[in-house]
Amino acid sequence: MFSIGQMSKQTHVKIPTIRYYEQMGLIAPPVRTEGNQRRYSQAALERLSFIKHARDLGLTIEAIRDLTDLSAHPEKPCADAHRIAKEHLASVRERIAKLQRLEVELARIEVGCDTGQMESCYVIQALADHSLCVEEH
Amino acid sequence: MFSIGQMSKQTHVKIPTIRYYEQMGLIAPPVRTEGNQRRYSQAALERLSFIKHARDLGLTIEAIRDLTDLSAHPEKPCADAHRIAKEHLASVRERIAKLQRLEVELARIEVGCDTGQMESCYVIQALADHSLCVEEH
DNA sequence: CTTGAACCTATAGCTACTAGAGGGATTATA
DNA sequence: TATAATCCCTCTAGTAGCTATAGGTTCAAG
Repeated sequence: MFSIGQMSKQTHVKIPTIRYYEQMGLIAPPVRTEGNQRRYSQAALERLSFIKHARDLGLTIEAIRDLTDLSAHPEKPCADAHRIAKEHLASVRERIAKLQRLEVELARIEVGCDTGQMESCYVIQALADHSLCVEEH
Repeated sequence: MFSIGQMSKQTHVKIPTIRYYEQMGLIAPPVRTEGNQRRYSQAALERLSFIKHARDLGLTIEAIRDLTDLSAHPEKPCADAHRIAKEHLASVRERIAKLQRLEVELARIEVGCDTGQMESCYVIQALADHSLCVEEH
């Protein structure tokens, strides 16, 4: 059995975050000692690792809940898990594309200014005037 | 003079958001009609456009506050504005790099699964087992 | 003058945590 | 066995940047 601190060290999930996940129903309430402290099983540790990993990959709590619900039914087809991963991949790609457009814009703004006075600063002008933008955002 | 609704339409900033910006001290409290409704000047409209544009580019409220404070002093050198833009560009590039690492991982996970049963679903396995990852995240 | 759209304030909710207060439990050492 | 150090408990509130709702007031067109 692991204390919450041991769980935290092994998974790199902070203690208040573990309690938060319990509150959110992502992990089951563990057994308690006589003194009311949480004690976790190996299975709980693995589940928390799963959650940590999925969060690192940017999945929402909601998506993770769906995935863990799915994995509780090994006999079901995994099309849903497939779909969740696919949707997430699409959203990641969208974010990348959006950020890359911003990068172009910011690089242009930043380079355009050669450290004169505020009065003529291109950074300020470019931010004030959307029409100076090369692309839409 | 513009009503808050007209401001909203022209800048595509939602009405509650405009009020929120006022609360946060990003825009000055405008004059009011006898009936207590907000009336904005042309200058206020331009300032809101600036804010909208900067937000679209992903700058934080804090950074925008810094920039607008700077632009209120046209005689100062614009090095600070330059620095804010530069820092933001660096953080955008970092986010892009991070998302691209995730993209690789997710694409691999998603392709690895060919819609069998949950029991052997690679999506679930990959999320459960960090050691299956190609790179760190 | 009436009516309907637009406006007002205040409060609560969203995501995914994080921090702090004030106190109790566990464990290692003397 | 006593004590100190560390760990853990609950509860509340705060973070960013809004968005939504409720319940009421004002404005502008016809």
